[in-house]
Amino acid sequence: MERSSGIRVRFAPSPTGWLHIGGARTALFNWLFARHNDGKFLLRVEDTDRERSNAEMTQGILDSLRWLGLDWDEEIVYQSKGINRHKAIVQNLIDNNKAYRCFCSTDELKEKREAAEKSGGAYLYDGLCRDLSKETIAQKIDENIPYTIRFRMPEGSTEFDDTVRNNVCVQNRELDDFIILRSDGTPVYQVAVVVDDHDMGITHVIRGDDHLSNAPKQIQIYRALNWEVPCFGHVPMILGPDKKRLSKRHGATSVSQYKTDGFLAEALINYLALLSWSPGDDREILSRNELIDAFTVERISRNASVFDVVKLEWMNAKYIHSLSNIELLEELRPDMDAKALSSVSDKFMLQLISLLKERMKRITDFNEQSHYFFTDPVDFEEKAVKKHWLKEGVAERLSIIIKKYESIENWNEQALEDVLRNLAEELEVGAGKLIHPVRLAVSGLGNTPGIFEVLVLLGRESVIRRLYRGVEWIKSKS
RNA sequence: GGCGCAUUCGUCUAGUGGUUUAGGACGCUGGCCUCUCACGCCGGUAGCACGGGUUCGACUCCCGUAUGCGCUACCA
Repeated sequence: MERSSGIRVRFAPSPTGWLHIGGARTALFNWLFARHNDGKFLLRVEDTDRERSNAEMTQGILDSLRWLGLDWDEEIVYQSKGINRHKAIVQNLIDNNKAYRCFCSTDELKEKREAAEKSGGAYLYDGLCRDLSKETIAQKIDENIPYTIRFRMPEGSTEFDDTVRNNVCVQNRELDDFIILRSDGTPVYQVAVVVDDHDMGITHVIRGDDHLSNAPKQIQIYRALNWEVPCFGHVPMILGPDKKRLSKRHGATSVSQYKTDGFLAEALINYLALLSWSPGDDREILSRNELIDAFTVERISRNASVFDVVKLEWMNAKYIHSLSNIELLEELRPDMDAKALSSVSDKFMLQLISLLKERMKRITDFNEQSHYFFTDPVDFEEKAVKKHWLKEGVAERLSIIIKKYESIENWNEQALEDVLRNLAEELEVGAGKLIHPVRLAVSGLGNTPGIFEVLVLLGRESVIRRLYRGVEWIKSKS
């Protein structure tokens, strides 16, 4: 059943923070691409920045990926474990004259850069150490002068066909003889990615736009090594409402935050898929399988997109509404335990869910909208009090309905509604004149699900008790 | 500053030279439903950044301008 197309992609987060929305979308595109083509979706943790990386972050990223259902193939590759291999490749580059030692000090370079900037020009390495003689090199090494290794950038230009955008072409001059090995002997990102992608057999590099200008440099490394260059596809950034690259400044940006904020993984996936990509028809709600089915890199757009929480919320609501009551109960459970509501029966919860489901946009809405089902209201919404309680004859009408409800035989929706409407007719008032005060009394709120459904679920005892309290409250104010 | 990338309703997008009075969705909004809210349904609102070309014809092709974003580290 499982077959492979030879297509291999990867997601390569660096564990310097939590998985953020942008990273998740990149991961998703890679995942969809792999699954659509029967390829492999690999994971590589780029943990070579030891100062900023830590295992906890790695774990968090993995958890988020799992939560989103972006399952990966094969073993996770940890970039830090490949350092020796990366060093060996750098050595290889030196041996083949594709790279050279540079003895310029950080300070010297800094000065030159600042000078260049001051005179308005762009700074590029001046090539001072590009062609040192063997003797001088040996001598400097002898003198223990620290050095870095620079890539010997060939002349000409580098052109490549990005799968997402048009052809990209840059002058190699702009690429500079960039450093590939630091003076402390550690390889730099550019070589690590190339070596790892090559070793992992990556065929397509799908990553964020911010790497676009890295691509030509990396292509040059591939060529210097005589390695096959993978296909590149650079996906546009996700922006905040101010059109700036999405960051913490814009509020929640981590996937885990969206989880705790009550979003469903399926909804997030669906929404993220529609940022800079579309199936080409008018579908907006697409299941995971429909996404896999429809996904092609060619349909990724070149435009950055603004992350719109409001639309995500709308989509999340759609997904919540499409859940069965039992499924929704499972989603609610973690929160319930936290609120020590686990003693409530599932049967009751299921009934409550069917009342509240249509009104939920986020999982977290449930707690906010259901509290009066667990405890009598103590506060009453001011606006509703003004509108429905502090009016002529309300207490009297409530008292009558209490009597009626106390003597009702079958405590069900139909009976409760009939009694109330009949009473309204008798009193020659609109049914609302009874319904709203009752609602306020039992819930403390101006808005709730259908009142008769609420009354049934609440039960006779609780309803009568709350109605009496309501009447007392009103009388105490007049 | 240099280099690169981009530019369709407020937002996400469809559109690949004539089928378009530019379609859908979110939002906003009018109405229906109705015990309130929500859901649902019906309707409305609003857009091809600008200027030149190319062409019988341009949202679609080319060139400028503007704007935005990204990169420009011994970070990844």
